[in-house]
Amino acid sequence: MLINRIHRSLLHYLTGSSHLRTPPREWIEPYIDISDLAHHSPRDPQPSPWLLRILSLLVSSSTPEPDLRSFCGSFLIRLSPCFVAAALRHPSLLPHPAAAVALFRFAAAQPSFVHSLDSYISLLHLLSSSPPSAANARLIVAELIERDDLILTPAAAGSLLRCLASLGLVEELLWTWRRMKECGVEPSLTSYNCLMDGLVNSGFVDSAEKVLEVMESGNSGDGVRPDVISYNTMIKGYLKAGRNDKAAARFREMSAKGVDPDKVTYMTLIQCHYAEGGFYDCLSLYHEMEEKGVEVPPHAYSLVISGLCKESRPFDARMLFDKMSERGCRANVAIYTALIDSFAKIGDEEQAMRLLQEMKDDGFKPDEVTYGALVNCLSKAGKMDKAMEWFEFCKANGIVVNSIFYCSLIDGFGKVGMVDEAEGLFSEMEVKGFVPDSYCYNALIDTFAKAGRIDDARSMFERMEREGCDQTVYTYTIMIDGLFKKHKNEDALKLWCRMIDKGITPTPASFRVLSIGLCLSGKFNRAMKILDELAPMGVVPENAHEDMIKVLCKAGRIEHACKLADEIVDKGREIPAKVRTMMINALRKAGNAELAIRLVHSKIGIGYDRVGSIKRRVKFVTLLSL
DNA sequence: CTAGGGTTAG
Repeated sequence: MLINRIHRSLLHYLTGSSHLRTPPREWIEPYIDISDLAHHSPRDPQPSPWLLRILSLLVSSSTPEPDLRSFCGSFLIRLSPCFVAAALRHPSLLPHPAAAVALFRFAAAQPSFVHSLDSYISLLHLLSSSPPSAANARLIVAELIERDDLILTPAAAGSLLRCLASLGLVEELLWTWRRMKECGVEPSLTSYNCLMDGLVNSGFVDSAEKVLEVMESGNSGDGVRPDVISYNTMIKGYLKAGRNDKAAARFREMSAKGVDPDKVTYMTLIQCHYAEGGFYDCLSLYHEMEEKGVEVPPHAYSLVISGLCKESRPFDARMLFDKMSERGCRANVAIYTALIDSFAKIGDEEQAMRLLQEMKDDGFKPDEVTYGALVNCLSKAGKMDKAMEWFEFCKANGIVVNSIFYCSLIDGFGKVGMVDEAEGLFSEMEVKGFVPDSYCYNALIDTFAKAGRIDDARSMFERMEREGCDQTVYTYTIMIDGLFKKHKNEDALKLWCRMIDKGITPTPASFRVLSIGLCLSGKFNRAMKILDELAPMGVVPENAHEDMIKVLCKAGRIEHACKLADEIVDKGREIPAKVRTMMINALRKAGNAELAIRLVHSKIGIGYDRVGSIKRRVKFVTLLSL
């Protein structure tokens, strides 16, 4: 509306049909530099900045075409191809790509208007930058491809390759490549790199590899040999495809070929290792950068410090942080938060608090993530008074608390057995309008279950389902554990089956809870059967047998432990010697040294008896009659 | 108007 008023007034002024000699300043000032008006006429064939600015306002308004039509009509001008190309080249004048498309379309609809190559390229540039819009770009390129009268120049071809590569429009990229040849444009090193990037971005890693091989073989034209960017692009591609070994091989190979890895090479690798939890690899790559004198980008510090924090090595992280600061690299809220979280997680409240103060002194405002981390760690440590103090501090000081705070606190109160407080916080959260997510439900259900209030746990579980809140493997694990503790074995087993039926993949932890529950109720055959069913689902609990035997021994059910051990050996699931060691360790740990020693000095598990004429392994159950 | 990498809490 405002735009319409401004432009109507401007049109009147500019076309001389207004009684106003000059437009009121407040109409125009926010949009254009008034001093421009004095020096330009709207009939000027060269697009002046203010004319472009008005045009951009028009095309970004809600009804661009009629506005544009009246604008052009009032000026008695026709948009010329060079004017449109110039307008499209000014991204600051066209902040919305949709507006650029509108102008492009409007111009094309003018009688006898033909877009220049520059217009296509400028528009594609806009569509490939933030936020990229591959679908729109594809339509524009399709029109470009139809235009066989357009001749690609080296600069235009290069620009086109870059847009198409970053948009991942591979077919269009290959068309450009062919068209370049037709127009006699020799691909440069940059062209090759763009081609590789385009292939990599759309998942054609093998094709990118072939391009790189052509470059290496020297069949790619004069002086075109892979450089550090070629290798970086290839490495990015391998990592994207999960082929980390090939990435590592290229990384080693490039140095051998005289191409030194640079900061982007290292960043690409560090980023990938970070995402996969390979924090040790991040650190060694960082050290390599130091040794080789490669410039360390601020983000590399961020990732390596965060990695050390996640590895529970806050002191090492702190040392690197100091080094970073010495080098003049400014920290940020995320790094401070990671450090505070890490110190708080290892229980070093003093260091955490010191960093919080340093952070403020450094000019950073701790945010809800920072305080959220603090509240979580204090809750995990059972320091509920302090956790609540910080929580109240946030509420009083304009820090937006969220369901994560509530979840941490509910979990903390639950762990120290303060069920009423946990329940109270859950209701407070709801009253304040937060919709509890699965984390919050899990925390409260766990609280109830641990306190033996299984019916309350169950009703929350059902409410969760009713309200469509995502029930995860954690939810089921908590419930199954709680049900076994109340000896509701059948219900627990039913819940396990329901979880499987819902397509929720069990975790080793969830099977641990189930198997322990089943074993303690004497149903280890059932546990073994379920264990067998896990493998096809891709779940392999590492120490399942050991866990089961351990828990049976601990509960003093030696007979059952022996039966289970025999079962495992009879079915050939473990090497007998290993099961023997498991039994010995389990008995020892359960404080039953006497039986453990007896087992050590016997032939049980590894020796054989002759019963009748059949040779039979000495059963673990014979341990009980020794 | 031609290339490559980017974070913190349950």
